[in-house]
Amino acid sequence: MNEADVLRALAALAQASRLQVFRALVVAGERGLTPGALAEALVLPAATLSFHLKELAQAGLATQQRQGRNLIYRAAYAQMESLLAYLSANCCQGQGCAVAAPAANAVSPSSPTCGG
Amino acid sequence: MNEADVLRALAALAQASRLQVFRALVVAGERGLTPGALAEALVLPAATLSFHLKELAQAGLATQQRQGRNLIYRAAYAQMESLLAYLSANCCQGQGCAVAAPAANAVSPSSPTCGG
DNA sequence: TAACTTTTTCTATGATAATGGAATTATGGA
DNA sequence: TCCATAATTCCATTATCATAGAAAAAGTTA
Repeated sequence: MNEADVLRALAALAQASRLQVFRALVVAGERGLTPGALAEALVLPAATLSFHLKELAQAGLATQQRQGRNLIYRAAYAQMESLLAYLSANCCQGQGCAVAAPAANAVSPSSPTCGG
Repeated sequence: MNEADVLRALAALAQASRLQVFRALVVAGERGLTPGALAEALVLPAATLSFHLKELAQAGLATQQRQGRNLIYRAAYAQMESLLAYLSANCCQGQGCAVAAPAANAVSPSSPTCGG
């Protein structure tokens, strides 16, 4: 995960409705949720919700799968984990960060891992 | 850290210049950096940098301290750790998240910690 | 007080994001 | 094919954010 991906993911989560949508998807887990269910649960107009789901999907934080007439959206846990790994490795050094950086595999070579 | 705080912090980091500024502050560690040093390092006009530093400070991710003619900005590690803890606890459940949630102390009672 | 440095605030301008009604696309069933 | 359902895309509108020059504020030194 490079810096551009990180920015996209952060921007996707930095919006009230989208953070709620993402959390709902996380809670739903494997089975996922349809836009209809999300719209009802979060009381959002279909067009607005669709806009936010697209943002999450483009940021790699949600996946889409058609199932008959419905679409199933699911949280992309791997992407979220990558985001947390990046932030832990690059934005939480110098002081002992409570959240361990798990083998910063996707970190660019020039990234400032610690330095303090 | 409540949801509003999380949104503020995410929004603060979801911008290229600000993420760079924050990372530079993390690297600088305890000694911190002056706006002048940051402006030179990141090649940003003073007014633009000042705007971004204010955003970071308002999000609780940076602190400001005057030292004579200069201001010293430092990364607020605790706030960053809180953010990571919140995201780990609330947005990474269901699947075993690689980044452990360290005793979700600041998580609201109604938050959907897992749910599967 | 005056000159100088550092940084912020003011302000205007342009750019990007969010909202939601209406139209459109995709699917399933009669 | 025709109708109903599910969801997206289109589009206009509004709101928020980013940029950076110029002016102001805060501090130092003489």
